[in-house]
Amino acid sequence: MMLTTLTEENYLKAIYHISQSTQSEVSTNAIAQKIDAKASSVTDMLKKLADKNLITYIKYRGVHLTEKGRLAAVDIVRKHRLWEVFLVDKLNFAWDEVHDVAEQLEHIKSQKLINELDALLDFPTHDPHGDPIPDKNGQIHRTSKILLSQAEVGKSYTCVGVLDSSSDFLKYLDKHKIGIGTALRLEDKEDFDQSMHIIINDVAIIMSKAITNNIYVKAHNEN
Amino acid sequence: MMLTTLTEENYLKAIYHISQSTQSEVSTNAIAQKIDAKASSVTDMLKKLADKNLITYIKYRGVHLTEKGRLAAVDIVRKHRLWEVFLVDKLNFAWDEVHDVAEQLEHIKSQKLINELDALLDFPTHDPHGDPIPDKNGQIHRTSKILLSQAEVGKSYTCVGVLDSSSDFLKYLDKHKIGIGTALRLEDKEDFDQSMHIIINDVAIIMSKAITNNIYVKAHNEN
DNA sequence: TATAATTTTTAGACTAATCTAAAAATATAT
DNA sequence: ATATATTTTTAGATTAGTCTAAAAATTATA
Repeated sequence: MMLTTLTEENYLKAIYHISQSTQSEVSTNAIAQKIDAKASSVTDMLKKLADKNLITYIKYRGVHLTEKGRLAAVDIVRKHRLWEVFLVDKLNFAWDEVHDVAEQLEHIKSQKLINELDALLDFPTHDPHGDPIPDKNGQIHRTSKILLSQAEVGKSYTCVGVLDSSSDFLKYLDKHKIGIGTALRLEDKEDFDQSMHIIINDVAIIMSKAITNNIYVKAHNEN
Repeated sequence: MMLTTLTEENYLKAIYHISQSTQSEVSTNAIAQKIDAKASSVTDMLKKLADKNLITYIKYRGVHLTEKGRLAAVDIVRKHRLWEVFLVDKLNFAWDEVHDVAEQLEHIKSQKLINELDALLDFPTHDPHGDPIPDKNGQIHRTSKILLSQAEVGKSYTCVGVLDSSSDFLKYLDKHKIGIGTALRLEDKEDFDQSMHIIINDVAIIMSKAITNNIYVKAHNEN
């Protein structure tokens, strides 16, 4: 059992998140951008993580997480998302306020703390933005979801997550009373700019492509 | 507004706790012992804290907290004790398990987090060991309490706190079903070794001076 | 495929926090 | 009051994490 520093944990998490979107090897520059550090600092840290067998690293070729590294990263993600649920459900935080605090809380080291928190929150499966919470074994239960921009006219959907979780975007959603679990129906779509006519809570609104590209939905079962 | 590092916060807290028991100036060695560091490291940090106007420091003469430093220290204590209440009340921690985790949680920076936590816990005034929780303004409401060893034969008391909060001692108390709020009556005291005959929940037990010196009690009102 | 542009790594330096060993100041004891 | 013991500070070194500037490797371009 080798303990990781707070900084190492942040690098692992960054590598994990980048590898989720890119599939292939993670580049030094991509990490530098995510961590907000210089590429040279990243190189130094990559050597350290490789020494600890948390990543495989070949010079100039990028890195990827080992199973050990993946488990460590997913554990941080699990803690981050559980704390986000706690902040929203128990401490009245809005979903655009939770990130920075969860970023601190995710590094608290106590297995009992996380187990008990999980129970207090009634074993949530998703965080306030709809992202799945990894289980104790690092398994992630992914639900089939599509971007609203890919939805079909005439069908009904439920909002299950957001792609962009910037404060501005979340405030837009709040303003229009859209949240995780909100039901909606796609009435029409403009060919010209792909804006969508959508019914939410019996109210019709028009969403630009910029919006629909950032909302994940799940189709209602046909029957 | 100048932000303090985690290490600086730990020094401030140590100085605060030591000054609580000694009244006078706090020595370099006393801090070194509390922090578990060498005296030379402490000297370095004292200069830094003095530069930030958190302590007054005269070479070879020890230090004491400025008002600014005291407020910073008390704020950490407040957070530590609120988190302890959270762990015991909401996450089923035993009172001898909370210290290390609270030691980590006390450094989380978010005013809203602490305000909301305070509310979630219903504005507690004391932590699980009976120590008072400073209020938002750094005020501490101290209750009049004495050590059980100083109690008078024939009188009744309520347990309001512990001096030693080591795991071994807290486990002793748990075993004998003694906690904050437990009522007891001092039946007799041996002159030879100052051991006490005490009635707790209608059960008679004998406590050595080593025990009674570590339990704080409050006398029941005479009437 | 040779050259240019970009990415990545190395080399050397900085800061925060720590240490050891030695020097200086203070406190204690004869 | 002087010598001894203790405490505290200084000086210099170490580690983790970061930086800038320069060198090396890779990728893109003509």
